[in-house]
Amino acid sequence: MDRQSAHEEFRRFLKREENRITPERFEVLDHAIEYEGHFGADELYVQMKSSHSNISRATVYNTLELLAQCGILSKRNFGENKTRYESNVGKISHDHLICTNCGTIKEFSDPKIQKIVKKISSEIGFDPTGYSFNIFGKCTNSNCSHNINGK
Amino acid sequence: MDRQSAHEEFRRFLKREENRITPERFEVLDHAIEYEGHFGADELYVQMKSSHSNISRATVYNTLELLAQCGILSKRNFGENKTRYESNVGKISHDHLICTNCGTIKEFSDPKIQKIVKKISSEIGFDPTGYSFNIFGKCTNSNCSHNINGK
DNA sequence: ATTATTGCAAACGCTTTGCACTCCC
DNA sequence: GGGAGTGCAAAGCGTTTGCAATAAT
Repeated sequence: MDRQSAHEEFRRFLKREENRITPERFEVLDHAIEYEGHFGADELYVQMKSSHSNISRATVYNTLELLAQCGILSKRNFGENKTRYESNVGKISHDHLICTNCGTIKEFSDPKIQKIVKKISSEIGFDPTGYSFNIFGKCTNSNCSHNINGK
Repeated sequence: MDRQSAHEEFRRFLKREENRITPERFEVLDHAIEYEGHFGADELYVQMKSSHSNISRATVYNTLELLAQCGILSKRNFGENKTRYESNVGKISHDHLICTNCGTIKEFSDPKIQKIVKKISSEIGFDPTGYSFNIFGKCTNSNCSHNINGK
């Protein structure tokens, strides 16, 4: 999926959910899918501001939520009490390993996880819309020697 | 594991890590393992204050962190940008299903998850210290009709 | 005695809210 | 034209921090 089809998909989503089609929303979409790696809402806001956008915080926060509902972004939480987003455009679904020493985040995917989600949900009587799976630990490579905060 | 052995374990942990043994820390431990279900640090602080404790916020936050490191509590995050804790005393390890409609949290466990954690970690070169696995969705029972916020 | 730990209050970072203005439908 | 969406600033909430006082080692 490229930028073009992401626009089309978002437009369809907005129509279907009876949200209005505004230029600001597509501006956020463009910056979000161009962002390398994971980002927080405020980071994206600051980045957009620094590239001379007139966007407001409220609009960025609101639109990222819509983009996650629409499936164009994934909403993540790596245990830092802040929401992170990640573009799904051109990527396969995956989960994360987080190094609690140096903050490095690595991706992995395992088809068994989806199977577990389905099996458990049907056993319990639950209609799953998503899941999050993070592994925390320390990376064993030699570059990882210091704490996230440099302490 | 009961209250008694939790105390002993925490004491050993504090000694080993060269932290001091203080009455405040055991006061937090007692309230934490008596709490039914998941709780936020501030909730526990308020509850302790209302039962006439002299504890401070800083001590509660600090001690919960130690208890989680020690393994007596689990640290959770259900995507609300706040840390939740849960006592492990007398419980087996488990993960959670979260209903995004009514906020109900259900527990499950599946031994395959631990296997995946180990397999992926060794493949990538990572020493895992923990993981989090949450499934989000809607519960299909009839009691679940309203949004978390009552909207 | 030394120094980690405590209680307090204020600051912090991310997110949400209230408001008047705007512009999509 | 009506009302959802916007920009702005301020408030909200959970959490962390700085500091002087206290108490564990």
